[in-house]
Parts: sequence; C-alpha cells; structure tokens
Amino acid sequence: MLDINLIRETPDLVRKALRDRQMETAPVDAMLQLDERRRSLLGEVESLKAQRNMVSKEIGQLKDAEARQSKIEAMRLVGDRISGLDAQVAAVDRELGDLAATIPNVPDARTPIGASEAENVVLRTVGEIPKFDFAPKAHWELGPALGVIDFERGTKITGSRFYVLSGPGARLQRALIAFMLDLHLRQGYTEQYLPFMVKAETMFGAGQLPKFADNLYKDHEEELYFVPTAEVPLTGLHMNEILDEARLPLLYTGYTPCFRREKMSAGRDVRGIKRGHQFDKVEMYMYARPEESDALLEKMREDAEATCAALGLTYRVKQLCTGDLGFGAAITYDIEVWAAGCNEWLEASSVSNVRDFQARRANIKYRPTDGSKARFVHTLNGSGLGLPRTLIAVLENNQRADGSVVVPGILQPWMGGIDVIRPI
RNA sequence: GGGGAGGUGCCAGAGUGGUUGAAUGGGACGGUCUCGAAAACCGUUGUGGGCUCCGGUCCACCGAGGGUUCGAAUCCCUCCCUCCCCGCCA
Repeated sequence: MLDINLIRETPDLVRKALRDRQMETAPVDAMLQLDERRRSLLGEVESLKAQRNMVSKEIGQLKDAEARQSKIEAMRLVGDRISGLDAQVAAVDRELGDLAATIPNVPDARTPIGASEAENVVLRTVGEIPKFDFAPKAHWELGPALGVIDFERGTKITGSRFYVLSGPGARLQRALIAFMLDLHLRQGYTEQYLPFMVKAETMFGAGQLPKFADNLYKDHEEELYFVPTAEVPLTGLHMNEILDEARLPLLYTGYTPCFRREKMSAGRDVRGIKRGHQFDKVEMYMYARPEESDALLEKMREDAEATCAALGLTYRVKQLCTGDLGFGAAITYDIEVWAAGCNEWLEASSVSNVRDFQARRANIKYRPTDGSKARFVHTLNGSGLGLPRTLIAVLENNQRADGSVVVPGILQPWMGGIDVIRPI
C-alpha cells in the first residue's frame, strides 16, 4: 500500500514505478480523481455533522417544547443529507481502497530497470560448479532410486505436484530445517512457531490479497487461508501495533509449510519436487527503523548466503530488475543454488526490503524514543532457503558414481549417524 | 457442543441517551521543592482524517460491523475475542 500523499504529491514518481514494472498507469489517475472527490465530499458532510452536533447540544438544553420540536425537525433533514453523503464517501473510499491495493511498491533507485527476469543482474557466483566423472542424475531419478522421494504415492494420496519424502529423505529435510533454524538463532533471530492458517485481513496485510487470491488455498467454511509463506503470519505478528523504538530491530525466524495453488505456473517445473503445492520453508523476517533497513537487507542476504555456504552449495546472487520485482518489494536479491543433476540454477531464496509497504497495509508503527509521532516500520523478508530446492541441490551435488549420496557433515548432528544414503 | 460473565485510554477501573474524547487511581514524562533523592504539589500523557491566514479548527473512533434517535460508550441486531462451569477430545 502506498501513501495517498505520495500519489497526490508526486504522481509522476508512481507512474514511473508502474511503467518500470511493465504496468498500466491508469490507476494513478483514477485515484487522483477519486481523492479529489473524496475531499470535497468530506468537506460538505463534516460541516453538516458539525452543525448537527452543535444543534443537538442546544436541543438538550432547550426547555421550550415548540422550539425544541422545530430544531428536531430541522436536524432530521440534516441527518438525511448526512446519510446520503456518508454513503457516497463510503463508496469512494471503497473504490480508492480497491485501487490502492492493486498498486505495487515503488522500486528502490538501485533496482535496475528491466522488462523481465531476463534482465536480472548476476552480482556474483560463489563456489565452483561441481565436476563429475560420470553423468550426474537429476533428483527425480536419484530420489526414487534411493527410496527417499516417492512421487507415485504422493500423487495417489493427494494429486499432482504432491510427493512423499521417505526414510532418510524425510530425515534429511528435517535435519535441514533444524540446521537452518539453529543457524538463524546464532545470527540473532528469534524463533517463532506460527499458525499455518490465517484470516483474510492478515493476508491483506502481507500483500497477498486481493491480488494473489488465485494462488491461495482457502477453507471456505471458516474463511481461513493456508499460508503461502511464513512471511504472512510473521507480518501479522505485529499487525495493528505500535512498537517501542527501543525494541527495534526485531529479527524473527520461523519454519512453516507453504501452500500454493501454482495456478500461474501451471505446466511449469512439473518434474521433480522443484515446484509443489506444498513445501517447507524456513523464513527470516525483520521489523526495522526506516534508516536501518538498507543495512539490514545486506545482513539478511549474508545470513541466507551463509546457509548455502555452510551446506557447501555453489550459489549465485542476483539483483532483480523492476520487471521481475515482487509486488511489495522495493529491492530484492535472489539466491540461486546450483543443481548438478537438473543442470540449472534453482531459486532457493529471495531477500527483500519492502520498506513501509506492508507496514501500511498491516498498520504496524513504532513510537520513536523521543516520544514523537508514531511512524511506520520497515519490514524485510527472506527465505532462509526453501527446503525442496535445497534438498535437490544437496542430493544432486553430493551424488557418487555408485548412485549413493554423501550427507553434508554439518547435518550430522541431526542425521543419527547416517553419513551416506545408498540405493535400495 | 451446552450454560454463564465480560470486552472502555499505557494499565486498573467508573460511566442515569444530552459540553463524556471520556471520572478516579496507578504508571510514564516535564516542572516546583531538595545538596541530591524520596514524599508532596502542579502540569502533560491517543489514533486517523478534512480545512488552515500553520495560531488552530472541525469530523470520526469506547472489540468489529450494522441499526434506532435531533443526539449513542450508554438502547437493539450480527459477528469476533477473553474468562468461568459442564460435556467431549489429540
């Protein structure tokens, strides 16, 4: 959600932001018109209300029955006009709100301008692309051969894009989750166990509704949504709160499953576990003072990189261009891990500063230490790596000629002595 | 699931339909007093929005949303949440 003042005072800035994102600028003009209409209606209705308040007080004092009655009649008419105008204001507000909810965040000046993901910029690559003296297998072959990924039974139980992790595969994922959470604790984050279902208001606050309703699973009986990422409940955590500045920044980490209908990606990445309807993720999230959020974005990127590095994964850091930037983000780094079997880079993490965009939608402010007016916080989010893609990279990159996979040493504390997973 | 009680400001807690944006107490902040502190005393202590000659002024907000009324924290309806008792249950 953008500040209406930003649109009112610097509409060209917002128009440019929309153009850079390959979007229409018409909503800006519609909003400017509605905003003007709203203010003129408010002027009218509020002066009527002031009049009614004043006369109503007089009525309370009046002893003379006739004078009293005539004022009551007059105010009844005023009341009717107020109801009519109030309804108009409400209608304009709704339109304005609907439009505002569809306008994405203004990109940071450092976000390169580009039309699509093809114009994202690779900032650097860390590690060597592993060489094999045999043809490395993709995880959709490796997984079933090792008995750790069971595609058929996932589909049997639920449907396409669902799978079962079995035996050491399930344990490996659990080890990765525990490893990531423990690492984030050392990096200064506080662990949260969150609800996996949220109400519509929470989805709206995080920017998922109304725009991405198609991508969400919903329980229609209870009007609850399944979270598509822990970012949603982590944003909701402090919804409608005013935080003490002394508490900032707040650094959180949380593990949740994520549920996505993937309607927009129908037919893409259907092979393997790269893009399922349900996947696990460990998330990092921050509530920050505006002036420190830029620096904290770099910390979060480093923390995500540290996860890749500790697992011995080869990865690269990309800077997203305006055409590929997420709806709420002002600036985003993607971290992609190399998967030797699929022979491609997989997006495992996306680290963004959304500035006050979510804070406005979710109404999250902080009280400056000097006691001055409450200000919106900045929020940042980043995956401490999505589990399926991390799992893919770990399996594919650590495979050996005999079809076995070496488990990274750093995961040993959670693997109970399993250092190699062998074909069944 | 059944029955009962309740949601008011930072907290506690009043509030006959008519200067109640809200008594009182506590906390916090500022000040007086003091060598300093405590105590005492005085003052300040919400959010959003409109207009503004930037001094203000007006509107809205007492869990949320509707309704009744000239006028609603107060009356009515719906929903949400909390607490207590009974039942059921991982």
